[in-house]
Amino acid sequence: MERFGEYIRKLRVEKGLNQTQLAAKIGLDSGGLSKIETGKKDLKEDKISLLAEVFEVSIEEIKTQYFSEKFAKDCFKYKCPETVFQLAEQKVKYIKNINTKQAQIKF
Amino acid sequence: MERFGEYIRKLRVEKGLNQTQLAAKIGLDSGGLSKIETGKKDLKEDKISLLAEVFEVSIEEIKTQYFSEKFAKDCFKYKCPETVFQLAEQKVKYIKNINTKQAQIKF
DNA sequence: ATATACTTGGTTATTTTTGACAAATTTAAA
DNA sequence: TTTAAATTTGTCAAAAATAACCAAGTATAT
Repeated sequence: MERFGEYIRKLRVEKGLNQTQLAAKIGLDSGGLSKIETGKKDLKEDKISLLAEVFEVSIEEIKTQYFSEKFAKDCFKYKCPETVFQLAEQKVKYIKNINTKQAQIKF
Repeated sequence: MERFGEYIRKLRVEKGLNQTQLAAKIGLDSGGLSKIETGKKDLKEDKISLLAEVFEVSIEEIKTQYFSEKFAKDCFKYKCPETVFQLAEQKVKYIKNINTKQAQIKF
């Protein structure tokens, strides 16, 4: 199992970049990137697409890593039952469903 | 499938409270509670235990409803793959595991 | 019509995140 | 070791996101 920061660091090193170089590409300084790689700070969502470009991986892949980390941290922090993820998945389906129906009604 | 706001409203009505009454018990005004019930605003985490008391349900139950809603909303909003929840669940286990090991080392 | 409950919008306050900078630490090389 | 490069860490101000507050609006029921 790999944390988000480790994942980013792995890709960065694979690309032969140091923190200062990658940081510049995504609008951060090296200190900020360091904190992200070591899990001391969270990346802002709007950096996700930049990372996908730089690393040449899909946005979906980055999002999966990014949000799974976010959800897991919250779940751990607030000691919430792990069954929460089952329900969350159902809810997303429900929301999407509702949403497409409403979109249809508009015409 | 039930959204968090609907869940709260259902419990509130079951207890025979109006919004003003429940809002007072958890440190909100009626407008704020209305927004929560209709999904226009999110409840702050620190209200969870108060709700559990008032409604006489377990904190785990409320947390499950609360965080599944939160995660699902984020997932929908950012269009992230639903597989994110699988990974999130694994990560929580991993984090917990790491954490207990580190706790042990301290002595 | 009046009263009660609920919704909504706008404004301010508060809290949380973020980004920038600088100092300190680590790592590697000469 | 000394030097240089890379990374980590702490602090602080700016920015963004949240929440509280209040008033006006709508709906519902008596």
